[in-house]
Amino acid sequence: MQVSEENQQTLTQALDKLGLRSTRQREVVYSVVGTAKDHPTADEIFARSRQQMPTISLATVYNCLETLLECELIRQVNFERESTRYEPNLKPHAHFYCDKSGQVVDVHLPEDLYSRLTELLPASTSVSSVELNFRGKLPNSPENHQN
Amino acid sequence: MQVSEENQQTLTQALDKLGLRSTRQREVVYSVVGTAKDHPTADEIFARSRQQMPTISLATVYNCLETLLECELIRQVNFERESTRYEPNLKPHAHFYCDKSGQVVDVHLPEDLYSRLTELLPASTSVSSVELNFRGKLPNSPENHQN
DNA sequence: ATGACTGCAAATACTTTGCACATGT
DNA sequence: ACATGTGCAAAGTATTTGCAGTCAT
Repeated sequence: MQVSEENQQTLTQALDKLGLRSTRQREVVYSVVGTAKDHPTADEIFARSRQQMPTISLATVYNCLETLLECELIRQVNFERESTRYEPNLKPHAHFYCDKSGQVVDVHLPEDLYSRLTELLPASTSVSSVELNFRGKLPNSPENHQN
Repeated sequence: MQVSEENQQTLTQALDKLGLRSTRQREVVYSVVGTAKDHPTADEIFARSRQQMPTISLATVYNCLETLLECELIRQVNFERESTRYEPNLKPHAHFYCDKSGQVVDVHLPEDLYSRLTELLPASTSVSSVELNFRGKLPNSPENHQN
């Protein structure tokens, strides 16, 4: 996997905005998370990053993920106390965790439903994030599928 | 705080169903969580339990909480990677975490909205849990209020 | 007596941090 | 040269576990 010209630029611009440098490590981590559709954990991102850069360390992966979060290029997803997962999809949406296969999938959340959710709170409440997570079993999901 | 006659019986019955014993420790932990309205963490439950039973250990509190979860007398609430919180409210509802005061409050979730949420998933999906968490600032919330 | 429960201390899992070295401008 | 970033190893936090001793029936 290689960083596309386009993503490369997105990264550089976002880092620039915060006065941060584009480094090879950040490029690698961003290329991994930016193209991942399976909500990988830090460990999984570490493993995939090492394929592109065998010398990268787990601590650096965590550092880079932190930086990418600050740049708002990626997001975290948490399911109970399991390892934090990372994804490039920034639009408000829900998640489904399949107990059978262990996979996490995005669930589309229509805008009107999203706003109905925030209306559950007193009007004067400022909401900074909404997290909607489902858990259960997907039909026909393989046992322990990996993307 | 003392275990009410009524809750005592609820506990004994629920434990009985799983062939488990009612112990003083379980009674204490259940009396703490069962009457708490502030979604305490294991540490907070430990502190409150020690007021009734100074010799109780944190490990036992965790053991008891695990048992109470199995009996379906209490539930867990997780906010990102923060300490797990426990609550006696078993009805489907949402949670709001106030960044200013640190308090967690229940948010009523109307039944029709709850079912609209589960309809986001393919009909054949079996859903075992729905978690809806808000984060933000409550109006007029004190700094670091404790219930 | 037997099986279940407690509570200590150690282990675990995930994540963060301090710091010496490396790197880019 | 200077500020920033990397990566190792160590620390930290929340939770779980092994096990010897204790308790209830």
